[in-house]
Amino acid sequence: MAIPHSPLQNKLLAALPPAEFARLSGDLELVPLALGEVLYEPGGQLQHAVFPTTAIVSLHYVLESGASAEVAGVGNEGVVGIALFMGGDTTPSSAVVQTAGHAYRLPRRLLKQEFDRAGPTLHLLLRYTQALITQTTQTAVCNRHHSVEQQLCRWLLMTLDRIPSGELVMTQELVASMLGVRREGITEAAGNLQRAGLIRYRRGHIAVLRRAGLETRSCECYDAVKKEFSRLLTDVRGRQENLAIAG
Amino acid sequence: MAIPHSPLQNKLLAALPPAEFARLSGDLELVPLALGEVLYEPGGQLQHAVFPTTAIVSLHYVLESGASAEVAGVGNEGVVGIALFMGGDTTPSSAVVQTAGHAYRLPRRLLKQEFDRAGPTLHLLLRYTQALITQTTQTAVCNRHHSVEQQLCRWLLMTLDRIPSGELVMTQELVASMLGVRREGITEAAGNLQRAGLIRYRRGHIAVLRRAGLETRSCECYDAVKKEFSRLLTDVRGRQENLAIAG
DNA sequence: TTTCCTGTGTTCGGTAACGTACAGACGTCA
DNA sequence: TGACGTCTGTACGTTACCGAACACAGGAAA
Repeated sequence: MAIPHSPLQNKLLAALPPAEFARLSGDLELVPLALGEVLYEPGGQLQHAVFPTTAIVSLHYVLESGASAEVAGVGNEGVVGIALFMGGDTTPSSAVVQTAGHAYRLPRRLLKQEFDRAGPTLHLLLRYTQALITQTTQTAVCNRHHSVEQQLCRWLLMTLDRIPSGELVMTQELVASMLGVRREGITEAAGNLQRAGLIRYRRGHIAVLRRAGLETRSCECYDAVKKEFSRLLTDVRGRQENLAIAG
Repeated sequence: MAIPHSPLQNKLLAALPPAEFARLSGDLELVPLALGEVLYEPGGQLQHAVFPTTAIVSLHYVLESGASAEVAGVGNEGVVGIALFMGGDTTPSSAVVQTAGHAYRLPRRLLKQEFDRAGPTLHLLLRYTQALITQTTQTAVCNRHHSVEQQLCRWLLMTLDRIPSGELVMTQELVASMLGVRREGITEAAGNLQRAGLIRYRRGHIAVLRRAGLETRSCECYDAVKKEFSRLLTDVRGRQENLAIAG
C-alpha cells in the first residue's frame, strides 16, 4: 500500500505557523533513509537538516576503543542537525539511521536563513533543542544508575512512540550497540520480557504485546523525557492551522 | 588580600562585544555562592542567569530513588540558566554550588531582552549551549564505558580548569555524589592517585601535584570536551582578528 | 531441498562496582 | 586539653555486567 508522504508527518514542521511552513515547503526534499546509513560523521560538515517522518535516527557517540552509545534519538518529533543553527556547524557525535524510513531534508543555508529571521521557527527549534538536551541528560543518568533491562524497556518505549506500528525491525545486536552494552545482555533481558509475555521476537523483529508491562519495568527516565517533550513542544495552534491547510 | 571582582572574569561576558557588554554591565549583580547552595530546583522558575567567576556550579539530576549524578559543570567559562533563553524556562535538573566562590547574576527579563535582539549575544549563548550539550553527551558515554578512576581524573581536571589554584576544597563524599558513585569508590581511586604521587588530600582538600599524570590516567572524555569548548567559544573579537589575518 | 549466513541462546570464569558495617584519624570547638 | 563530629580507610559478601567461546536455529537464496 502506498502511503502518501507529507512534511507534516514531522511534528516540528507541522508545528510551524503557516507562513513559515509555506516559505520552506518548496525546498523540503523527501529522502529514503536506509538502516545503518550515516547522516553525518563526527566533525563532518552537515549539508542538510533532516526532519524524519517514518525513519528514526540515532545520535551516537563512538569512543576511541570502538565502544559506543546512543546519546539521543530523533524521530518524527524532531530534527537532525541542530549544530547548524546552534552555530557549531558540527558535533563530535554521529547520526545513524536506526529504523529505516523517510525524512525530509532542507539545505543548510535555508535553515539558517529561516532561523536568522528570529521568528517562530527560531523559538520552536530552540525549544526542541532543549528537549533534546533533556533526553541526553536523562541518558547520562540512566547509564549510571539503571539496569540493562530497565534501559531496554525505556528504549523500546521511546522507539515505539516514533513508529506507527507495534513492531520494530532490528536485531538484538543493533539494540545492544545503541545502549552500549553486550549483545548477550540484550538477549537475556529480552528473553525475560518475552517469557513475561510483554514482547515477542524473532530474527530481527520485535513485536510489543503488552506496552503497559514495559512501562512498569522501565525506569522513570522514559516518563521524564516524554513529559518534558510534551511540555516544551506542544504548540496546538500552529499545528491545527497547518492541518487545516493540508486538509 | 582583597581580590577585585569583575564581570570580565567570566569568559562568556568577556567575549561579548563592548556595546553588548556595556548594556548589561550595570545590571550585573555580584553574589557570593556558598558550597551546597541550590540555585534552582527541578521545574522551578529561574529568576536569574548566573555567570560564575570563581564559583563552580554543578548541573545535577536526582532520581526518585535519591541517587544522583552530575550531567555537566559550569564555571567561569559559562552561564547557569540556559533554559531562560532556550524557551523552556526551567529544566528537570537542579543546579548546586560545587565550589564556593562568586558569580554575577542578571535578571531573567534582561537576559531575554538581550537575547531577543538576535545579535552577537544570542549567537554566543547558543554556541555555549552547544558546548554544554557536548559536555552532557560525553558524560553519558563516560558513565557507560569508563572506570571510576578514569572518571575521577577527568572530573578533577575539569574542575581544575575552572579554579585559579591547584587545590580543590571538597570531600570525597561530595565528589562521589557528583560522579554518582559510592564514597568508598572515590576513596579507593583517590588512594591510588595519591600513592602514585599525582594528588595529595586531607579532610576536604585535594591538591593536584602532577597534572600530567591525571591526564594520562583520565579517559579521552576530558580532552574531547576541552577541544570542543575551545572550538566553539574562542572569543568573538579574537575570531574576527584571526579571520582578518587569515584573509 | 539443501546450503549458508546471520541472528539468538547459553555457558563459563572474571571483575568492577555495590551495600553494609565499622574502625580510625583529623580538626574544630568547647 | 579533651571531646565530639566529620571525614577517610578497610573489609567483607553480593551482584550486574563483561569477554570469550560455541551450539543451535531461522530464513533467504541457490
